Amino acid sequence: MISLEDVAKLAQVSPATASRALTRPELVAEGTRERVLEAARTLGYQPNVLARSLRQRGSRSLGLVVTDILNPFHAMLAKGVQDVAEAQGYTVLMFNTDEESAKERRAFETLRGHLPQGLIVVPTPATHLNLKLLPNLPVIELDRASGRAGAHTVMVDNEVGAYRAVSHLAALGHRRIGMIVGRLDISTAVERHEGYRRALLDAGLPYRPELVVPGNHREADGRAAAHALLTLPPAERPTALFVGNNEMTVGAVLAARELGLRLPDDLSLIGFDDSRWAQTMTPAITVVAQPAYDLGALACRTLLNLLGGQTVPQSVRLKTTFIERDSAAPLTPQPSPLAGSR
Amino acid sequence: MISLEDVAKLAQVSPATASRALTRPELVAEGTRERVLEAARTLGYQPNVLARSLRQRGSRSLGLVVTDILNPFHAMLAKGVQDVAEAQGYTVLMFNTDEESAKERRAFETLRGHLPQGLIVVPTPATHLNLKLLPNLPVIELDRASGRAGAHTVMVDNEVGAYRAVSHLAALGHRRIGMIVGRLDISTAVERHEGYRRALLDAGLPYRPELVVPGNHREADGRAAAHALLTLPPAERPTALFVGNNEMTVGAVLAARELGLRLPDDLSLIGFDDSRWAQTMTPAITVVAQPAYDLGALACRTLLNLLGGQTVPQSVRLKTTFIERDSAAPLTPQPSPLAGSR
DNA sequence: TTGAAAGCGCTAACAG
DNA sequence: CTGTTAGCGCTTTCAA
Repeated sequence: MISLEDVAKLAQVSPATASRALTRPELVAEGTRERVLEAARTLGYQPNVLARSLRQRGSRSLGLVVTDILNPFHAMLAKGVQDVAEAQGYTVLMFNTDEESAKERRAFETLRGHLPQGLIVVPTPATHLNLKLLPNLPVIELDRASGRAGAHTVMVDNEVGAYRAVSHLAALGHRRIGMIVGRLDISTAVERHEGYRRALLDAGLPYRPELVVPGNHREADGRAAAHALLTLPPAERPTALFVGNNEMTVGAVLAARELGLRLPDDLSLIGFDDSRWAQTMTPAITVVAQPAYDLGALACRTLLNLLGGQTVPQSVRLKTTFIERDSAAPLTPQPSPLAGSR
Repeated sequence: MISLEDVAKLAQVSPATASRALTRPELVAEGTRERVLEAARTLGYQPNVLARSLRQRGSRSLGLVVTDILNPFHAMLAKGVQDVAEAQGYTVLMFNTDEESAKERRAFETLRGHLPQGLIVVPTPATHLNLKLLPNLPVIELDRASGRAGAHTVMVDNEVGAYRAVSHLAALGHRRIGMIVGRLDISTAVERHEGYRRALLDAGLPYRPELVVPGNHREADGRAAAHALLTLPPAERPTALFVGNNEMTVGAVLAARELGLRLPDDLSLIGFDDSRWAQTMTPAITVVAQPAYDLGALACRTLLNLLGGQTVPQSVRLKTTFIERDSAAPLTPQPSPLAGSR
């Protein structure tokens, strides 16, 4: 390991000067600076981040804690964060909580030891509590809000997106529209549920609690929830389903298939969050798409601005996009002229 | 930040003893140890990893460098690595190279400053070169081999998997079987191509270079390659396609759709690497599946064993699994008894 | 079994 | 503009 001292020696300056030449070149005379840079280059010097961070009481790194790295939505969030962080010379320490508060706690503990400058977190229900482990650390909550007072958040307009989707189903004539919602102790689920509710109201449809089933965001949860809803007695069974996230949408589609229901003829379905899967399956799924990469990138930019002492908006909402594809259709198939004339 | 000194003070011992009590408890008298642990607990002490690593000239962290975190296969590799590392108390510093050697170089440079104990890397063609930045660092090559002499590798049996897939197509009666292969400067592509070649040979089919098109592992590459192959004159057009990775398989399927070719009637297709997408699309894609999670987990275990001074196998190959679904069918559809009797 | 002291590599005060 | 000095928090001799 080549140290700064080695560089200093070769350049015939003190370590302090070498340090300055490398990190704050304007404080050093031109000639000296060049000697140092030259020496660093020939030796292949790479600063020891650990020593620097120890001295400066903080490393040029950021924590990123997501709840499910296998979920393409989260992978995309992470990419957005990483790209921005890297461009600014920050290292990202990424952790995965699997939606478990205990894992989040451990992630925070580990992170603490690394003295990160800031944290971007997709909260779990215990984030509020766990963040006590990291006092005074600038935090951006991504995708969801933990409910901490004064928290900075970067999210999408969940309520509007959900409203749009459910209104669409209502406009297609569906009167029994079910919802597979996430955990109601998570803000996105609450907001999407709120949009669902408002859309029903505006369409003059009753809100029926028995048509709303919560799940824990995974495929298996969506499958179970859909199964429960779709095996209700015919008179009560929903003719359309709005599903609260991408993983559960997969599960819901599989459940429908298992029950022999064809989309969109026997069941209309709209999912929240787009995916390649939704685009390419047959029929392609109508979705409320989220700008995942932008969310991640924006969260990171916001954090870096915050670190830079700039004032940043408390809360940002990015827009969702409604993408109409083939999984939602009118309740009663258009009767052909002949059939209609009987 | 609570330091070890704070703990020591509270426990009325020297920092040295406090350190020992926490990291090598057997060196400390029972009573003292308990006082220290108690003090650490009440203060919520968390060791400063930076200081510790600086002192010990190495941090309890591992580098993980993958080439495309958005690819679910890589996400799964990463999860396998992370889970094992975390269980052993290691922090994973993850980087993404987007298949770009320059990004890999930067990742290595950044990593170096963090003094990781070891590295797990999915190599790019320049890994051989870039690894000079990290001399003496234990390295496991994951999924692909860089070709470095003496490198430790954890991979799948690409050649066998490819052979199996292509033999299957040949057995179905296909005689013009195309391959969309990866970059031939990457070991997986070479090996899968080798399997393709051997399967043709064993089936008594000629190897036709014009039916083999390379791509850079992304969806767009697969699409372009498939388009090129499928627009050949009818007599030359392949009736079956073997695609070298999951992303390119998506592209190939989309290209076929654009050209109005139906799977498997107009074109048989087998992909390498399974995905949810391949499972749920219509028709479901026949694939050579890889144990991605196990690959990652095994790579990490191997690295940790290596760090622990154990002797580990130079090279490990995990088995692929051939999963027959609906995208590959006999060349000529089974004639019905009637049609066959003319 | 415990403590004193040194030092990992770096940077920030403070002189000069 | 540059060098000297000190110290970030921890672990590890060495000595008691």
